[in-house]
Amino acid sequence: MIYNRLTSLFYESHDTKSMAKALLGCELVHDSPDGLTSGIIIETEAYLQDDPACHAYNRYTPRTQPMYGDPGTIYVYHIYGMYQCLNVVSNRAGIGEAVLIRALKPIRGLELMHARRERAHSRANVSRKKMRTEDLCSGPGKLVQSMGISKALHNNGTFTEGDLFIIPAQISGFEIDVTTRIGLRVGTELPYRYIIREDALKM
DNA sequence: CCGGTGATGTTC
DNA sequence: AACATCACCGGG
Repeated sequence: MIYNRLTSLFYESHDTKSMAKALLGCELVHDSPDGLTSGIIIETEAYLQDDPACHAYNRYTPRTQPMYGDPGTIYVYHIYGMYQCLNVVSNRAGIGEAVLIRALKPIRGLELMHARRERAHSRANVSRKKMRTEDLCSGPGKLVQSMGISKALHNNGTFTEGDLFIIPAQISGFEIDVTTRIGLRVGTELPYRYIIREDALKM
């Protein structure tokens, strides 16, 4: 299998909002020692330097440092004690902006995704329930678990090299819904959330 | 709806 | 050395 991963040209040639849109339909791939998993990116959010909801808003700290790196840098952060979220760093080095990957349509390695999610559940002492394939990556914390992504492994790495990368759009011709972002207390009025309209996914 | 959970940043 | 704050998830 040959992968034509997106190169630094892609990450350099979009501003943050256009990158959030351009990533829709692309396929996120993790070629891990346990096996390969992938999914089509169906929901993203943009976080800009002048945006109060952005981790890098008026801050340059150890956590946010990767956001100031080159476009295509991987930013993974811890949230709510038990989850992690995956971001694609955007804009040029020195500007702290990124795109949050919020949901995928699972494509490859479905069994491995199920296994990883079950392992996460038993660790969290959550009762075993039948897990539907379409729910494996239906949130930013869940997709990180299913894909085997972690802060320890990936934070401050890059999508342009290594085992975690993105390949160009696998679907096209879809409509994009734009809404305000989810789960925020500030910046709630900004229309920086992008979702592939659902009918495009029934293939 | 609502609580678990712990890293991170901010303030003292 | 506290304290407050979360770009979430699952159960009810």
